[in-house]
Amino acid sequence: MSTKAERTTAFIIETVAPVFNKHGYVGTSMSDLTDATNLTKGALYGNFENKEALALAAFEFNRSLLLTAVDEHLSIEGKAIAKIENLLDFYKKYDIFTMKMGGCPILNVGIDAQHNNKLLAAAAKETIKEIEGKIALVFENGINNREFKLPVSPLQFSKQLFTIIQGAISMATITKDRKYLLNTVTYLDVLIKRELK
Amino acid sequence: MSTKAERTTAFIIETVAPVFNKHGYVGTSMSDLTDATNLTKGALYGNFENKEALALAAFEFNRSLLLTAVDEHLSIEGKAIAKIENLLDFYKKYDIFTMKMGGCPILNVGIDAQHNNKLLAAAAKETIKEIEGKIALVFENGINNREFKLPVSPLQFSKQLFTIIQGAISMATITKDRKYLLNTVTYLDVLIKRELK
DNA sequence: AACAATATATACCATACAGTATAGATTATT
DNA sequence: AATAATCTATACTGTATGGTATATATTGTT
Repeated sequence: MSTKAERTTAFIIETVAPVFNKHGYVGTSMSDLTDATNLTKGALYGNFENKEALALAAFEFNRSLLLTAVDEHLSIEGKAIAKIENLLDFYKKYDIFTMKMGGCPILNVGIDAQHNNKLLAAAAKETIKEIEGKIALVFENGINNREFKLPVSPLQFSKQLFTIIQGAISMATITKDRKYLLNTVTYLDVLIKRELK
Repeated sequence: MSTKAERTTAFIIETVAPVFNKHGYVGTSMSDLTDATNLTKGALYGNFENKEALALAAFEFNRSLLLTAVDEHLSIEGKAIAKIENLLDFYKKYDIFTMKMGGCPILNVGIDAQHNNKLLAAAAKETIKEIEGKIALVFENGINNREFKLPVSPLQFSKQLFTIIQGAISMATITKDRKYLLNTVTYLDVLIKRELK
């Protein structure tokens, strides 16, 4: 069983994660975090070395939620195409999924940390690679099982796919209009079925 | 001829624009700006009411550079398809174009200002609308001139197109890998020719 | 060239910032 | 239940923040 201290550490991370994700690394102050957690600086600095460590733990938390969801949607029983379609369904409602964490962590942290925090920027980049890899693996299995052929390598196809998804997320985020997600990911459905032969 | 004061105001804006674009609204301090301009706070506050006014002028400057470039690439002589292809060529090298302004202003400001500055967030959103409108107009002319037909409305097609472009920009920015721009926009070339009938 | 108008530099303000030292409270272990 | 270990609250640093008042320098106009 987890100790009290471990539980407060976990509580801090999950409480602080959406705050950092919304307002960014520099945009989040330690007093924002004491407000959100109803804890004092003593508590926060007792559990984390500094603001950066907190921000990293916060991103790690959101990243893990996201990767778990991606894994879940890709690991349903069935053919590769069904798995991909299931993932696309997830991304059609991605705004709802990311609401509790304050938006897409890859996009928010990836852009926000660009010139403000190297570790966070690297973490966002790494997360993209992980997701691309997961998707590529599904395509690879589809090819090996003679389900379809691809016009390019599985990883390249995965990158193109995820780029379009990330475009939909970006546009939906900036314009606050979820139609971008719905329309573009729906178009991806059509596009993929056309490309897979 | 422009007065000295007008020229300093212009100098401040163009000097300050990339700083704001890189580090964001909260991430940029007034002393960052005095450092960049080699001017004092007196000079900055003499020409602008406050930090927000400076940030808005800075975004307006970058936005104008971008919209002008888009206009230029869409207004070459020839058919609608040629204009669109010309725009895609521009976006293939978009990272080079946006280097002097410190990255894509729509993406950077749109994400950074999300929860930190309503005016900036609204300005980014508006800029997307403007570009979508410009592209849609070209498609509309193409249809009216019997060049092609579209599977959806010109504005909807324009939105889908720009969403994919913005995805390429996002990915290239976050991963610092320009291949995303090149590959995805090249794919768009193929895609468009296939959709236009 | 002299003067009024404007623009910039300097010095300063109150406040907010990340971080720390330490005292007090809460756990966990015996 | 007593005690050692750990965690949290309080009070405090020094520094950086956005913004301002005012003196000084630079313009533009006659």
